[in-house]
Amino acid sequence: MKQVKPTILDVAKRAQVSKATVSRVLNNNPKVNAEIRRRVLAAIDELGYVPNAIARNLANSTSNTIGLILPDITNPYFPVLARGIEDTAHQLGYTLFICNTDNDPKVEQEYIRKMVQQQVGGIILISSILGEETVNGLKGLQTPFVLCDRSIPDSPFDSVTIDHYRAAREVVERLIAQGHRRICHLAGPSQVQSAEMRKQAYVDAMSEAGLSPVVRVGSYSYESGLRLMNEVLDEGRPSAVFAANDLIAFGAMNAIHGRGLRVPEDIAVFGCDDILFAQMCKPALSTIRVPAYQIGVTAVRLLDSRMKGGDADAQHVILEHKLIIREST
Amino acid sequence: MKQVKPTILDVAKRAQVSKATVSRVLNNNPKVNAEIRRRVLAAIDELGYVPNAIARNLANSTSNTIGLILPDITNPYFPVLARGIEDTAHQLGYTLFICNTDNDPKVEQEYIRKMVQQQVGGIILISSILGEETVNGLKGLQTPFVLCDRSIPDSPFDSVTIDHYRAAREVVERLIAQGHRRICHLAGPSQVQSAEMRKQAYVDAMSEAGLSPVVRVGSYSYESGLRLMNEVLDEGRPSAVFAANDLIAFGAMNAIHGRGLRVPEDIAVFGCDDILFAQMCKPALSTIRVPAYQIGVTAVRLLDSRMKGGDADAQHVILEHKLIIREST
DNA sequence: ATGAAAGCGCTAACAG
DNA sequence: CTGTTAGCGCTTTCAT
Repeated sequence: MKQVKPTILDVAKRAQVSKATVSRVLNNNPKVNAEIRRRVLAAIDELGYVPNAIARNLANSTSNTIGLILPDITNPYFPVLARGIEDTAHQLGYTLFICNTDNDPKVEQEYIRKMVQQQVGGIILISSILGEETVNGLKGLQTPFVLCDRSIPDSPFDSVTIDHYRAAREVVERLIAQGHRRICHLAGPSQVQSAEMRKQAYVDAMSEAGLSPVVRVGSYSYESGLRLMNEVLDEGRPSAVFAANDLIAFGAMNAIHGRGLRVPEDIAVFGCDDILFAQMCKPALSTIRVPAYQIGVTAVRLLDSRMKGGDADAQHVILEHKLIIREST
Repeated sequence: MKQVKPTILDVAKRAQVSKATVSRVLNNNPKVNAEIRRRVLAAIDELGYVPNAIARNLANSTSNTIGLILPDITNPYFPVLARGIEDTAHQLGYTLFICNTDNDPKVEQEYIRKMVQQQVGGIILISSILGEETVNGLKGLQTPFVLCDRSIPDSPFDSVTIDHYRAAREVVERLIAQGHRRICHLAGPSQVQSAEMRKQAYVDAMSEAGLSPVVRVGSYSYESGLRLMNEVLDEGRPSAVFAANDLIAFGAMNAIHGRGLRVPEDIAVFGCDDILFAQMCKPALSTIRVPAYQIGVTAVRLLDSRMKGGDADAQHVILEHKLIIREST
């Protein structure tokens, strides 16, 4: 015989007052008699009453939830970002929904819809591969969006990223300045904006230096790095490799080691993201530090002001990255 | 001039029918005239109407959400687990809330409350450090819980874990069988059940073999492993170390390398969890494979049947672990 | 097969 | 200061 959760009415009866009064003490409305308030509080306690947040939201048509849609929480770059989002969201009173898309546009669309149905107050969309038109079409949903790691210039949505292009260029230029000539690039998925920008930066920097670019496209994974690097090594031996993210870089390093070659003596390796393991592995990985946590914090703040009614033009925040030089170069 | 989201009433008007009818087509009620259905669908489409899931839940007092409360998504063990949960939850039609407690009991309690307020249909609680009484007190909330990585024998809640004790024992016994005599243990937080069981297993196995246990307690982190291992090395040189998780193991390996010692020649290192990097690092880490993804899947399934009204006794599922031997031992 | 009306739990005027 | 009442958006009898 499963008993049901007590409602505000149960509390009201027990405290011999009206629902309105209970609602008032719940919302800390100052104009309630101390004695009454005490009675209500007692009743709440005795009944183990917990207010129903969704009924509340329904009643005053607000929402205290935020949706986070990201590619894959299993990719070590995202947990830190997600943590920045979660911490800030809770701090501002929101509860966070989360879902993984595996960079599948179909799934993304489905989850966006699901979040909207859940009446989230706003959505943080990471590394979407949805086309610009599609994303801009989201405007019709009447739900604020914030894009992370991606920006769409004339879009109605706020965004937070680093300057992927410049960061990547700095890496390649540094490698070139250090004397490297045969530098190859192991790129991420071409539908992902950050991957595409890194690749473009690499190509541009190489071309401008009169060097010929060698790029292999794969996914943002360890396996991809392993496979791509082996392919590269089958055809020659670069003196340096710039991987589109740290996972790829680890794969590359292991492929290199697998051939009996050393990092950085034989081949230098540069990654991107600065995930936890970049500093733990041997040799420690040189990489681009992306302020993932801060991106998360910023995204929520943007969303929050948008939800509070900010009707200003879309903001495109660009956070600072930093080259971290360790043992692999 | 911000327009508001269309409601079921807007759709009804536009399709010249009643709310009830719209509701019916929304719920695929078969007895609606094909022509009418088409009109309604058209109206929905034209208005870009998205049904309000929480109003719906309120109306039939159900919930399509699940809450996940875990220590820290930033710890590489959890994303895989979370992914198992997320995938399964969505598959079963639930949307997932998530929050991090950093193993702080206060925060845990607060988040549990928050989830209950959000009317989640159930909660998956990971590695809680709440006392047994406290956890059992949760029963009063009328919300089903599933515990992961922890079980409370006579608790009213379901649980999914591996046999932490036995797994750890197997490791220690193996090390002993290999001839190691001076084996130390770098433990996790003593309030965390899994950490405590691993420690106990280590102590028992050592004692039974007539060896004296040496344990250092810290947190489940890389830094902790680094620090603890250095302390150990300051006082002598074990021939093997059993770390309570892989992160600690990495810290230990780096501390060992820092002293110019080699793994496994000078000191063997054994971890636990088998996170992604265990196989990527040099030397690759020997560890206990914990079926994290599967734990997540199972947890959601248990919760689902509990939410569907299962009134059976609490189930305590124990999944299989496996020793993975790589280069570090 | 469709509509009218009540109600889910809560808040917010509006009275008193 | 407190109670009454009318919704919020949707589902679900109960009629028709």
